[in-house]
Amino acid sequence: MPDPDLSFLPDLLNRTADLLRLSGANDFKAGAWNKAAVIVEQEGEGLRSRSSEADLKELPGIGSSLASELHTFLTEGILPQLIRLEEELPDSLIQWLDISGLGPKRAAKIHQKLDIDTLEQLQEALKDGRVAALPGFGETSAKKLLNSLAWMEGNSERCLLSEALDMKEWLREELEDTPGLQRLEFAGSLRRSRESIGDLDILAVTSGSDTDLHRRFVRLDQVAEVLVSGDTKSSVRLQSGRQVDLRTVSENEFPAALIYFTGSKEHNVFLRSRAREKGLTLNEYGLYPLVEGEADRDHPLNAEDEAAVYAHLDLPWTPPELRESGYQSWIQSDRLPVQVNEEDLKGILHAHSTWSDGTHTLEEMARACMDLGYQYLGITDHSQSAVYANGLTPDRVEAQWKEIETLNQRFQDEGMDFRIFKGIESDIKRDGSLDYEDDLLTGFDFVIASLHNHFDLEKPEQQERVEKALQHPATTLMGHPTARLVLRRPGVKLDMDAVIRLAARQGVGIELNATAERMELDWKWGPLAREVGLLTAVCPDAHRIEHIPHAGRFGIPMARKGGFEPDRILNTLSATDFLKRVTG
DNA sequence: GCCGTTTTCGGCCCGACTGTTTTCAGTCG
Repeated sequence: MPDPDLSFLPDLLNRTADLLRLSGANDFKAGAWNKAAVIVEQEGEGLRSRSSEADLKELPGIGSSLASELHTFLTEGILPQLIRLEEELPDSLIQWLDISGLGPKRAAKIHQKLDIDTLEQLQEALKDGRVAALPGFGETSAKKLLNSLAWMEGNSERCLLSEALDMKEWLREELEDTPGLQRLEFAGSLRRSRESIGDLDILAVTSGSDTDLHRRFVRLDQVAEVLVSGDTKSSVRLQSGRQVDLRTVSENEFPAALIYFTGSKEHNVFLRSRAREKGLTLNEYGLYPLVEGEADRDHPLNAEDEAAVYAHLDLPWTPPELRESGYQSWIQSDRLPVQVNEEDLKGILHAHSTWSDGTHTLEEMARACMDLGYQYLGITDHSQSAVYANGLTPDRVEAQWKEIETLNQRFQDEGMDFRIFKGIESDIKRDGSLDYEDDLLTGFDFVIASLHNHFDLEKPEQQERVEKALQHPATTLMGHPTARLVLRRPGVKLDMDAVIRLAARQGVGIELNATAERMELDWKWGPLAREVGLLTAVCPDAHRIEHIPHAGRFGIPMARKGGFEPDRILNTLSATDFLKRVTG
């Protein structure tokens, strides 16, 4: 195997770390493997150029053992350590680590003492008292674990960003009039605008005792179970299955706490090590000088907001969306992207009308865009192959163009500075061709090429298909590139690295599809996209007027997360400039 | 497993909460 697929390597390294923990290894040893996963992810395809163990060892965090493992992976496609562990430990045991409240130490203990390794056996042993009888366990522990198991079976572990945002609004309404409440912020992956959210994290400051807020929180209507109930920290599971954590801190602790609870974990590790380099130590309560290796708690550094904390570390304030692994080089080199805002969007691209599978007429869609202050609507109904979606035959394309011209004339007569552009969401056919003859395709102002079928093609065939579509002269944008559905369906097999490079060379954009289930191009490709200058457009993929605001609500955070500056986003252009850009 | 103008051994980011314990280990974020 000369060229093993690097996209699986981080997962394999993390899996090795899990298995190491289960086998009782020192947690720092396992942690080194997790760190290696992050490093490998950042290196991307560049890892291949490190052809010797010595080259690999140059990476900070990679020592001789990991260099040897990685070298074996690059040449033979295997991680010897992982193979050893897999022989030693049963596969099913790893699932135990997903059980909330059961970590690697106690999982290993149960496994060894009771000689069981499946979820079913564990459930059995929890019910019949064998686990409770183990030293270090008890009735309460067994009951809690049983609850966690039951919850796991009944609920998805994560939800879409859209659901989390709804929950956030509800929780804010329920809590914001608590007497004495001064500040209430949502942190965690929600603040970082991840496409899926596990737990919700709330951080609050109150003027007096924190007790009232915590009491009120654990007694909310929708609370199904109280997991933790203390004076500064409480944690509940809602009926929806979602876990919500509430922490209270004092006013001057708030900035460091907000950073801490916003994460990501990797970003926090990065900040802490940065603090160490400066002779400081950072925790969730503040930034302190290190005196003889100990935090000097009596003399916290003054920091009135997050920016001040970053400034003490000689770093620019980092937008929450960028606090993920993979962005450290931007943060350190002071190359943080200009943050795009909702107001930067001048037009709406990628929307459907009753001409295909949309709910509202073309005029209704256009007027809704107008009401929201946009200058143009690039309508993109489905193409003819999408029969299920009432795709447009060539005749109907021409008929739609006539309606567009009529409407544009009407808007002009009404004195409205607004126009509709003739677009199409063309299926990419199995052989990579677009869905109309070239003559017709050239009549559109712009074309979005999207995958809507043949999701299970093998990688080489899918790759060829997509590359052919990208190279068609009519293609302006590629739509939802992998056709993934968040939490439901993995994307098609594609070498995205190559797709992004090709698109950038061709001057073709890849859209940021702001449907909460799609949310791609995935933000993880942000660094590469920026390096090669990939263009994009923030698109609502609207099928009714209520979807149009998704461009701002989900699309803008996604664009920020991918580090797309306004000048790489096509629909920040004015109507005139957009038309010039896509037709010229 | 990694790393080192304090260190080649002994740290590694750190604190709240819980349950099972009589002083602390495990889990979580």
